[in-house]
Amino acid sequence: MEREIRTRFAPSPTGHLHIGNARTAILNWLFARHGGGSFLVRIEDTDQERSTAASEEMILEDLRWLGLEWDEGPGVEGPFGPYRQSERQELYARHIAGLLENGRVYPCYCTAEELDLRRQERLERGESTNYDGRCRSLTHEQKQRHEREGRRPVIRFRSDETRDVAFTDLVRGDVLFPGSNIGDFVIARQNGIPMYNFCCVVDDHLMRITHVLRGDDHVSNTPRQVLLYEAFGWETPLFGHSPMILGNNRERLSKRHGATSVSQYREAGYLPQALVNFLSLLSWSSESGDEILPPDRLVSEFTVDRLSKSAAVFDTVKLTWMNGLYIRNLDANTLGGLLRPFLRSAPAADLSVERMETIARLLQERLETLADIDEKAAFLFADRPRPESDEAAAMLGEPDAQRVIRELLTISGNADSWHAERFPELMKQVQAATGVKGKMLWMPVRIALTGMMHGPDLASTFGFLGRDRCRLRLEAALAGP
RNA sequence: GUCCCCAUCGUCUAGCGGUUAGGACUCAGGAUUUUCAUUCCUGCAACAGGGGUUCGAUUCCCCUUGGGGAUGCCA
Repeated sequence: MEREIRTRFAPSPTGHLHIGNARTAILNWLFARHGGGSFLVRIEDTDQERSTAASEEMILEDLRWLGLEWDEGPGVEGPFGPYRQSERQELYARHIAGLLENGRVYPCYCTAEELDLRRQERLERGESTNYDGRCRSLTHEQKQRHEREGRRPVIRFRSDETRDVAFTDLVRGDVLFPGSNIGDFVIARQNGIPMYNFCCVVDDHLMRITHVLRGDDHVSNTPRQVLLYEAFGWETPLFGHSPMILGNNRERLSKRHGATSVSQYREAGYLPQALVNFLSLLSWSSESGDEILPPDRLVSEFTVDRLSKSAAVFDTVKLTWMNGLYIRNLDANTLGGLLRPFLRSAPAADLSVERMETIARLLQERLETLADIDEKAAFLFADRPRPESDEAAAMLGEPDAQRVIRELLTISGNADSWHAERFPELMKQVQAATGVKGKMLWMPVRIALTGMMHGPDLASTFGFLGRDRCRLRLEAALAGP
């Protein structure tokens, strides 16, 4: 019988939401939405040293920003909560007790130092680095002695070296791990708090997770988890391991490769839809062959069987291109609103909804990120844009250029309208009066008005600047440098 | 060391025994445009190597090489 699909994203709150983890979240979200199931978020904060509430909030905020709303999780209580592992300790304790009782796990009193030493020796002898099993069959008396010495045990899983573990992976097919390689892994620390592999199994089962989609780096954890499911007598969920995201040197994406957290991209002016679209295309492709896929298309077209098995390099150049495309596809009003917080250099008067919309329309097709706006729009607000180069200054100094500007100043002096639509007509009159045309007609005006030889549509710029600013700039250009 | 996995243009990818190996980004050239940008067109560029299997391998199998991951009282 088909169960309702339930997936989860289980971040550990030890920093920002990493790009790689965001992709995992997207995969789980897409899979659940595609199948009409539920997407949950579970906070894996069993590492007390590193977990912080602040980073939990940052991660949740980034997920919300990406548009990955969850059906159960922090802030959205459901029937299988709590959704924070630190709040589920009694649950874990109960399950460990059960395993302790039937001997599937045992206390191990070896200290980290002893373990380290012995592992080193075994490595040098060319032996397996697994736990050597010293505490496997301690007598009651031996345990007592250790306790009296003040040792606190960790809890280890008793695994069978002779039993290989197999599971079927949704993306890589049948995977087999030799039992000799699994070893007696730790399921609970000295302080009693259970570890990832254990909590993950208990929670996924109790939360009725049907599909576990996660990064490649978890494949070798999977056999341990499968063993745990077996020990509990539980059915395993289906596992699917997506390939890693690599940096340009083909190593696992890390800080060394520049921006690696979702928040950094948000701050750099990337659109969530573009980021989600781009990340979805890493190790996955739509059967349609299309690449520009807004969230709704991603949801309807996503299937795990189109996930590839090989890792993908995170290419910010293509991401940036895609972001520019999404920016160009925005309507000017929306874009204006998104742009406002990035526009540091503009006077307050130009930040109104109407003005922002105009600015957006003016510069929309030359923005790759929202953050580009500050630099691209700067010329609009400068008191008197200086010519950007000697070449521009020289051109402005040409006799014809001066005539053009003087004529425009004269003609526009009586102009009643300073709207962009009036501009072409004004320029036609200037051309008629001066006999100058082509580049020598337009370029001086462009340089006078913007200081630049390249820029957005002149008529619109003229309209945006308005009477006072235009006249000021034209007069300045006449006066010379 | 041991175990697992991966391998098509520089990058992201399509391909699921027979294709002129397709698309996207980047780059180069061109068209449009008063400039630039946008948009459109064209071009450069790939099956890691070696063995098999097969009438036929990019595709299936093995080995080599290269790369990634795991090997934690992190997740």
